[in-house]
Amino acid sequence: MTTTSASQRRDQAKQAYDAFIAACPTRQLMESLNDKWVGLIFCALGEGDMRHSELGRRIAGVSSKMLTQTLRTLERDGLVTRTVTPTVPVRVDYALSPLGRDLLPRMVAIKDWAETHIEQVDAARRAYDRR
Amino acid sequence: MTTTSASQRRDQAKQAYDAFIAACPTRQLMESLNDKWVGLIFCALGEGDMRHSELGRRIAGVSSKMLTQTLRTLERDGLVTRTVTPTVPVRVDYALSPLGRDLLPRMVAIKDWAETHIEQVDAARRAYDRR
DNA sequence: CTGCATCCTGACCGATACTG
DNA sequence: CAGTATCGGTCAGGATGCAG
Repeated sequence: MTTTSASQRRDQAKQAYDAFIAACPTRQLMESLNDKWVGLIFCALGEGDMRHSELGRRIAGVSSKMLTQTLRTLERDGLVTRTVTPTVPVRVDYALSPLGRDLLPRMVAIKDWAETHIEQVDAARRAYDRR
Repeated sequence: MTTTSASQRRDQAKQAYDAFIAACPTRQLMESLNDKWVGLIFCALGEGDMRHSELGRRIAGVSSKMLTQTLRTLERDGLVTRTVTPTVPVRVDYALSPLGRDLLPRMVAIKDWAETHIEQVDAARRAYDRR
């Protein structure tokens, strides 16, 4: 693998990547699901429907922008429903769709695992850093 | 909320975030687990131990750099083991640790869900875009 | 209250080259 | 083959202001 193969390898990788995508469209969806805020939003909405501002307070650290952006994506993917109540100050409620509720336990499983094993991971990190 | 509150709000958010972290150290770990390549690496290693280059070929699209970087993090977190065999061309094998194997099924659950429901999600996306 | 548009910084990540 | 270091472009995402 010398200099010339640089572009070649890129092309190959690109083709392979595309082919992989074609055979396994999961990739794109997995990346969506792995988004920075998706897990947290799922966990929050799993506890019950919430308004935009409630989610913002619940998650603490997310900007309004990212909240809206992420919720939009989830809505587009059919995982979250968005209900607008045209009162005086507009009220917007978010909830998990049936599809989202189907996925929820698997997201929670990750979160639960993290909560259960954080200490082991921390210990491993300390051991690693100590070397 | 004028100019001064800008930094104030940032500090508040930071404190709130840290407080949240303190009460729930899960956040940091969840973000690690949600990393772009972690899911794919887990799925790959779930099929068996692999060398650096094998992983690179298997995942197709990941750069050598990101592979190393992500594997380092996983090793530090105690989820992956790294075995070096000092032969002439050095041989390095990666494998899931017991901790990693414990987590594996939950990662696979996400992947499986994605594979199973990609069509519904695609349908939802088309419906959304058509509006 | 909710959401959109804009600006801007910093982190991520790919490409490249070099060590062992 | 495996890994590190560096440079540079891209883009996520925070801050701010405004609209409905």
